[in-house]
Amino acid sequence: MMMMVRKSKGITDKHIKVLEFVNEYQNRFGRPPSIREIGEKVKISSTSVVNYYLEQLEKMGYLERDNRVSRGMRLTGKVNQIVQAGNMLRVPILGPIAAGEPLPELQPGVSYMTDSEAEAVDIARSLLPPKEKGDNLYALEVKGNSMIDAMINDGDIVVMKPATEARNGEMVAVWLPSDNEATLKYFFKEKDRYRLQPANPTLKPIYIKKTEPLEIKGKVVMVIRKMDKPLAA
DNA sequence: AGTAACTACATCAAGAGTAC
DNA sequence: GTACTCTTGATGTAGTTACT
Repeated sequence: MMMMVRKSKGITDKHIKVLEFVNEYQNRFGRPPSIREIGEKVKISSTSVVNYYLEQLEKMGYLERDNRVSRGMRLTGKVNQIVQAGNMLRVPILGPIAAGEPLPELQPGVSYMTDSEAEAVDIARSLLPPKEKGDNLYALEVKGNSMIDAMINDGDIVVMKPATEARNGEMVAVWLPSDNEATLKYFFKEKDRYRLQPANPTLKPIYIKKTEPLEIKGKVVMVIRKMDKPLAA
């Protein structure tokens, strides 16, 4: 059985939905929604309960209200901490990717969603490829400088989409059993071999015969670069 | 048992819009 | 302007559910 969190302090799912809807409506129509519109959207059938939530949100400081004024409500700056989540995708960081260490294993069917701040990155959906729904994305933190050939440095976060195959030109995370190494490369299928092309043009590609083992673990959707250190030479 | 968190339903007043 | 209608917000009451 599922049940709501019943702490009288603090914000619940419903509060967040109300805030998200007010924000969305405001952006779309240039004015706040009515209480009934909120109720309809948030699946609350009673205007009094919507009002009840709005009162709580006002007390918590997410909302300002003009009494007795139709649609008299404004979101406060405090809302940004919460409501942006609607346009943001929380991607869990499953672990490190480093040469010589196996990639963290994905568990099929397990939701990757997490509440932990420390182990996830928030990505604006607008930055993702348009068709990407982002359902199964995960992130890996690059350890060491072994990915320099993919123009990725220590501490960068790579956002991955699970995949076992890739099309030419896609950047993939591959596990090379023969070298016992994980690496990020552009993937090309050639006549009887795979070409793993480093992003850095001064480096030579790796060729893998099609008979040799090669495990594609995922496609790189996005790289988040940390700028807190100078670029390695 | 007591209470918070509802749902459902009802009622009222203020404004806005529309018709005459 | 006056009358009527509709929307909206505010308020109240009764009953339900689930947690403490």
